[in-house]
Amino acid sequence: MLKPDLKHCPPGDLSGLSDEAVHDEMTRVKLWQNPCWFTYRLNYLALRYNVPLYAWVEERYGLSRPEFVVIFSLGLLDGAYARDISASSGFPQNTLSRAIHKLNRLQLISRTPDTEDGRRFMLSLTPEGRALFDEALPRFVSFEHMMLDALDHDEQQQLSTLMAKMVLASPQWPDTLEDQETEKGGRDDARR
Amino acid sequence: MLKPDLKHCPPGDLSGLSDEAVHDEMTRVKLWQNPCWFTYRLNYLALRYNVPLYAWVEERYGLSRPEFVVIFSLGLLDGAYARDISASSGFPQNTLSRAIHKLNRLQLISRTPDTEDGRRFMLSLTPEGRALFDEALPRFVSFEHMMLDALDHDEQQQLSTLMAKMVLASPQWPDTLEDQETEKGGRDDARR
DNA sequence: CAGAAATACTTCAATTTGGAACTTGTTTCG
DNA sequence: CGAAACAAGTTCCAAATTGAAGTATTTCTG
Repeated sequence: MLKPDLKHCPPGDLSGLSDEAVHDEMTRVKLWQNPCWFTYRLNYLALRYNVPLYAWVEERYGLSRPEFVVIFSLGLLDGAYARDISASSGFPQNTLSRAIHKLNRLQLISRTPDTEDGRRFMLSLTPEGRALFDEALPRFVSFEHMMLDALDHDEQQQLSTLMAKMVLASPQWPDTLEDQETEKGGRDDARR
Repeated sequence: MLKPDLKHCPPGDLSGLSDEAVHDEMTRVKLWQNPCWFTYRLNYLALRYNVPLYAWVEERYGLSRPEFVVIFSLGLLDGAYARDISASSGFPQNTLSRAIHKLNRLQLISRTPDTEDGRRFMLSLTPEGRALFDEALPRFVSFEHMMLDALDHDEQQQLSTLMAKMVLASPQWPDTLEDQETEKGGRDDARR
């Protein structure tokens, strides 16, 4: 009763691996006999990644997840605003506000009033912040690579493409469910 | 500078869609120029799903996410224990403990001492809880289908297979990073 | 079979979180 | 141009969250 469900998990491709020894029964049901197979696996894999890495960040640097998200965001695109980090990460602005002030106090980022728009503050990594990012990034990358090692090169490429397609379709998806029936193809801005 | 990065997002498959009007620059960088492309897209898609659905649950039923997770878990596998829900969802047991007591008070679940093991309580949906699950489930399923509509049938099948492969490999992944270098292929139990 | 270790769950307490309201600055538009 | 709408960011506070310690029960082990 616990072999992967044919409907959601084509048996030919799974080389007969059985899951029994490994996951408890409820996890197996959620993975293999769940009408929401996709989003459960999505959340499962995300958790499997986030938990160990952010636990490590916390213990290594004493930074919370939103704090590290600020570092990570500026590491990828320096000179951005709190707003951008909020929109791209899903954390609310007040949570990030606190994080930003702490990082500023710790001299990991700088925060200078924007000349164009007096409401905004431009955020940048300091050399110390950059060093932290440079040290942490390889951990994130290598954990992800370890996860992707379950797939061969072509499969990784396929996965990238499939996920990219979904992301590119995502602006079509509604941000709330209230109007899921009434509105169709709601085109709009800020997520969350 | 903002076309999907060739390395992570094979251009041939994206039918020339440009992202410019849709996502802000930081989101685009995180999606298309991120060495952690996989896990960012993972978290992005998970958020895109979780936020609207759990907001709807909250507003429709007045239930928090952990509370609804209990309902959902028992809907898929009735007669389980708090422990199982914790392990399969990633929520800590004390958070679920509170959720369970509230649902019990609301008569959405029953909670009876287990005859086999005096420490455990067997949890079941009441008819009211089952009705709630039956009403909510289609929303979750149809939102997921809407997301998957970005892919044709074969692609959905591929995606399912690829994610299943990763999930089946996941027991090999460490639960913490401390020992990532020292320990190799750590075989162990409870995640988180 | 008794003491030690482990497990299921709960309670407590301290921190974190995020909605709502507020401040300050910018844009829109009559 | 001036008032209203909007946007960035912050502060406040009630509520949620979770680590840690506590209780009761079961399993392991010598």
